[in-house]
Amino acid sequence: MIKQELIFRDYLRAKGLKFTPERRMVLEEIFSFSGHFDVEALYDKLRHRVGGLSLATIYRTMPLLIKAGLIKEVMRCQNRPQYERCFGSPHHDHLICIKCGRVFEFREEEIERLQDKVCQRFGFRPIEHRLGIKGYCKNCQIKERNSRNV
Amino acid sequence: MIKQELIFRDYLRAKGLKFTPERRMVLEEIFSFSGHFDVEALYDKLRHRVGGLSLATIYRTMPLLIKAGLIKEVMRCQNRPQYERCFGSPHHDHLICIKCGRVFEFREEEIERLQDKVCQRFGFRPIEHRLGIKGYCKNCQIKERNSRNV
DNA sequence: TTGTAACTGAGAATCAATTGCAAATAGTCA
DNA sequence: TGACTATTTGCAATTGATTCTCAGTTACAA
Repeated sequence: MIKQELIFRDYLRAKGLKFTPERRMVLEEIFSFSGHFDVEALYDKLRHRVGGLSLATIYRTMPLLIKAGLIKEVMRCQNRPQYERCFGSPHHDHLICIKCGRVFEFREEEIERLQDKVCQRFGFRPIEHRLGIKGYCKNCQIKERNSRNV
Repeated sequence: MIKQELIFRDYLRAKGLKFTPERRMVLEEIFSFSGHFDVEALYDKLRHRVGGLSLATIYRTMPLLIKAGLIKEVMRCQNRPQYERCFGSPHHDHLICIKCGRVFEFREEEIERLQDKVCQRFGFRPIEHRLGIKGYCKNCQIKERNSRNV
């Protein structure tokens, strides 16, 4: 069995919950590609499958996957939460282009370390953190010059 | 005239917009205290004033204040955006306690510097960034031990 | 002072997300 | 294996935040 499925099943069993075909579909879809996604994108992909599933079910499945440690919310674009798998890929932060919407991932060990230092200073026990930098990507910087009227 | 009002008036004039009593009320309220706030809190404080104002007006005023550089959205709590003044106080990041909701501010120059370095690496021109660390504050760490069933 | 484009409040509309409910079902236990 | 039961599901209704519409009001430039 695929590892993420095992993790999910274990999580559900431990909570007295069930591993249903719908939950499997959501899990499979998420792990069939890498990168970010939101609820709407998932629904678009899954609704037309044989025995598609409802939006409510996806909404109900997301927190389970998060608690199982398989996905996490990483940021918001146009006011919708974006998720990504956290199983298998190390933590990283994001550069988000305001213009084209592209997302670049990076990991800077030194920043991670400094964050821990800050937490220590406050006696704070960190659970998760999120760093997002918004701005203009390389490709968009030229076009952007003409429309700086915000 | 108070500085923030001057800034707001200048911004509005430059855009061909008007400085109304309602906008002044919102601005004054925001600058009457420090710390974070959300739309609902503002509305609660302003609705009962003489000639109180509507929720719609507050919603319409927020983006103007943001574009004028007077406030910024800093994070979300229970799915509501939280704002803070950015005029007068330097940029900082946040530690957010999952348990009690308290917010601690910090500024770590080295993290700021490293972010710029990352941006350079990507040829990315940063406009704003947001770093939030969620976890348990000093005071909550003891209570939290008994309820780690998430 | 006047003209006009911008503004306001109120309520309707929208949009994502949540919930109630009745029917279906996974998974346990006999 | 089969029955039982708490959990799930889809659907539709609901919620809660935010935005929009519109008719009356107003700031402010000329």
